Amino acid sequence: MNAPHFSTKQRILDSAESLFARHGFAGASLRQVTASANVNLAAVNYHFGSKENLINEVFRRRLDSLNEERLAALAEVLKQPRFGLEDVLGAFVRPALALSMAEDGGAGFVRVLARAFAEHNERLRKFLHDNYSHVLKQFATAFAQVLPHLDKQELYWRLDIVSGALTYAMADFGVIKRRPGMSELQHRDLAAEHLIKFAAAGLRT
Amino acid sequence: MNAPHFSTKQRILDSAESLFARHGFAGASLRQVTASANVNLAAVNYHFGSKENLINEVFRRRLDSLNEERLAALAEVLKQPRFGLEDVLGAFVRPALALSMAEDGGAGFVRVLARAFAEHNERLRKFLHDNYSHVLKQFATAFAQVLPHLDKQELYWRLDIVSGALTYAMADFGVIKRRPGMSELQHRDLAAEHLIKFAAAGLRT
DNA sequence: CTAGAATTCAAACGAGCGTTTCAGCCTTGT
DNA sequence: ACAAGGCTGAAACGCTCGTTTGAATTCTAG
Repeated sequence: MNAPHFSTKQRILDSAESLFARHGFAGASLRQVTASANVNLAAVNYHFGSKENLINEVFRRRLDSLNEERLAALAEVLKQPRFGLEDVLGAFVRPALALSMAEDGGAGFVRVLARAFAEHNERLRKFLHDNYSHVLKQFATAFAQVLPHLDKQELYWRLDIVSGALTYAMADFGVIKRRPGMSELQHRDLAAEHLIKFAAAGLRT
Repeated sequence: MNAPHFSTKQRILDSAESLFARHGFAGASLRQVTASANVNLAAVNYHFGSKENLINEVFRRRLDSLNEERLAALAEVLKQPRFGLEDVLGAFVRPALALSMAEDGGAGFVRVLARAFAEHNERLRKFLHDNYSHVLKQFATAFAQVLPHLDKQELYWRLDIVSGALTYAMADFGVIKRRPGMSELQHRDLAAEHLIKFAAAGLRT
């Protein structure tokens, strides 16, 4: 199913990502994953140690770069003398939207991400917090600047809800085919505009 | 765990709903469900036939009344000589929000619902379509009236995304405790206002 | 070329899964 | 009081799960 010249680890990660997106973490078995990757069953435990570790690596592989891009975009926004809610939201949404429309398995990963949000999995939330809390923190600070009327408590749960709803929406966007006669970039920008408006309405009062 | 004077069927449904919300459909086993319900393992297959049927019944029990309320609310809206997007959205959101903040397991069920949306489970989507497509259809008609500039295709996938994002947001709302000094009703109305604004931004262009 | 490490492989492990069975228990109606 | 049918109980079915094992193979350095 996968080209044989990619490494075993990479093929396992690709297959796992795709199967987790379709069947969930509990629903996709290591036997399905290794069969789809054309790899021996034991390879997962050899290369990753356990299924739980494999799940974490599926996240790490994409989130490392995604969060770098988000922080870079946020840094650009913060450089401007005047910026608003929509700018901060853009720094959060656009990199993820690009991923969800990428040629490779990016769309599958965003669906995995949406699942993880919906699951409220404790173990997974800890992993995300341990590895990427600095990103959330920087965005929370920026949001607090552009939403000064919200107290910290209120801001935090609104961000939680909005980021979940956004992730869900982006997971769906990946599936939707763009209208004919519209370039990939136009379609993405239009989607970003909608999502940002969508999220802004949820954050402002 | 459950009061013994409730019927076996009801206790199974309650426990299943709660465990499906926490661990997913594949993640929660019938042994966990029956143990939490203080019921024999075989009772599930006796009363429901299979795990799949049990899942369907968990949905049916809540969705029958929820969708009735939604349709009743929509009928009220349609009676008015002039109504807008926010009115239609209100008919969709308010009954679900009431459920997610109900005393009984309603909050758990909305989390189950959010999971089901995120999973894109084919079997489940078929069940929902078979049993409740008339509700979606009536709402789609009403939405088409207040959003005449969107063609049918565009409207349908936007409704899909918005309803998913709304369900996700409502699942989270159920967990959030209201600010002190605010009545249950006030809190719910405020949440409904936010969600409706949120969704309206995603539907309008 | 060859020793040693890294990787792959087939096979098996115990545990947990959904489901089935059937004996026994209640609860009805007569 | 008693038969019948609805329901519960303990046990077992075959199957799939994640993981482990140890031998076979491939890769890599000296």
